Amino acid sequence: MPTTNSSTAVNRLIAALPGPERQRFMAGCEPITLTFGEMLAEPGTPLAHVYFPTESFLSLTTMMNKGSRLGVMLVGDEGMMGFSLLLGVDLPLLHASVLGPGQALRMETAPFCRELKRSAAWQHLLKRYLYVMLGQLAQAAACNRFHLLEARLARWLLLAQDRAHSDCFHVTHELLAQILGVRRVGITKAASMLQRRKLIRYHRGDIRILDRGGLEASACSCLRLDQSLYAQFLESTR
Amino acid sequence: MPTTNSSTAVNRLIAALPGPERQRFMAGCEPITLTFGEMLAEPGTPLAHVYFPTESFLSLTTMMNKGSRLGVMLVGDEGMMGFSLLLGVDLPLLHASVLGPGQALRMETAPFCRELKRSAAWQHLLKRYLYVMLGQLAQAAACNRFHLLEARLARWLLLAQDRAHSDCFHVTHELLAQILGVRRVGITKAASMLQRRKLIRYHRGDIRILDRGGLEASACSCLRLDQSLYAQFLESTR
DNA sequence: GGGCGTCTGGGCGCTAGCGCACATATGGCG
DNA sequence: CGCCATATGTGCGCTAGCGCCCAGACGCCC
Repeated sequence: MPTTNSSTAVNRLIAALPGPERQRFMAGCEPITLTFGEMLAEPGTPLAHVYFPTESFLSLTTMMNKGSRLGVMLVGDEGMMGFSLLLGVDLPLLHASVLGPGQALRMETAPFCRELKRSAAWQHLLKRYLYVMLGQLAQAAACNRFHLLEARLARWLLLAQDRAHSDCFHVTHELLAQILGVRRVGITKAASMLQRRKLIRYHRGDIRILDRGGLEASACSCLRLDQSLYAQFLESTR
Repeated sequence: MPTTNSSTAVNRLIAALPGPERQRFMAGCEPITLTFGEMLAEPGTPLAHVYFPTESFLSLTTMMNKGSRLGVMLVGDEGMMGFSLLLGVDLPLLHASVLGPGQALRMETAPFCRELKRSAAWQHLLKRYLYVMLGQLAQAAACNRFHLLEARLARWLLLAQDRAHSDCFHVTHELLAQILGVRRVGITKAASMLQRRKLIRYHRGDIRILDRGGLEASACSCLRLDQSLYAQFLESTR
């Protein structure tokens, strides 16, 4: 029983559009309910839709030939899936799968590209979004290289909490291991530690954040950097 | 005494422009000689120029608050520095410093943005470039996470060789350590190994590639992926 | 030709995380 | 009620890379 914090389910990118364009855009969107584990994109397969999560959130991951994965970013109501289209390519670079089930808006790629071409506001907004993604991606690369697992886990849990709009969501140790690029046992160890310190509680894949402040203290500084980058370029009024 | 492979020094992005636009663009560029170690960009400082290396090449790095660095990509005659401008932001996300000294073309940001706005060909080309950068960035994140130092070093040396247009260039173990995000001693160990196998030879910062094929065999598969991504989106005729 | 700064090599103890194998708990389902 | 797939906990030996320190080696400059 997730305690939802959000009042109405909107996507913040869409909400940042000026009124008339927002109306028109929304009219072209289709509401859809995403279920846990659903794959929305795979490299090599052309994209059929772009997705704007409202309640749901997605995990974007790379996959090495050897089969090991690495989570690259989370996409919730603050973002969108399908940014390769902003660059005129309909082939996604990353795997996208649903982590938090729930509502999203989606649009077919062709009308989306038309809208994009037509709307200067969309272009401006999504270019900034891409800029922020780039910064976060570079930051994540360094984070994976330098920071200890426990700090990275804490950071990831907070990112997920924000996107789930809830202090509890579903993700097993196994899945977390794939996302953070470590063994499952590594997650078990780090997560037990966080649980022992009463920062989180989990039970068969259901994770609940108990002490956000404490988690923030355990998380690496990358969290702050990500947040401030987003705030600077996507929440300013200009 | 570098044995140069390139006939004439051009930048491949610029070369990909259609004739008339290329002429006009080149006219707005200023040739400049870059010297080793020069800083061309730092996050927080607005960009004054965009750079198109011809003979020279640059290293783009992130810096963590703690001071540890991580090289994110190399930019030579196949690319440009300043892609944040493609997204309408004049604040660079990465540190850019000159690794291979030599000629480059540069243009002030304002005229560059004007050219960009004016030329559909430039837009198309640079969007694809950015797409490839994104893919390589995600790949690099995974590479840093999973691959052993020796393989990563071999890969980096090959990337540098391509951009230096020469089988020998200058970079000390210390600098390599910063770029690959490890201790200097780690580089010494990995490099000695490569030298012992007669793949490279180095002496006080001067590195010479002796056996490119052997290095390729030691390098991780990311090298291939990077190359094929670039080839697919920036060397095709469409 | 003496001195110093830069570059490379090596040793030593330590830790995070790996790979593998196994043990337990738990919820759902027949 | 019993079974089983799923989820979590543990143990053990191992390795890559860390942090620290020092030693040699080379080149350049005075």
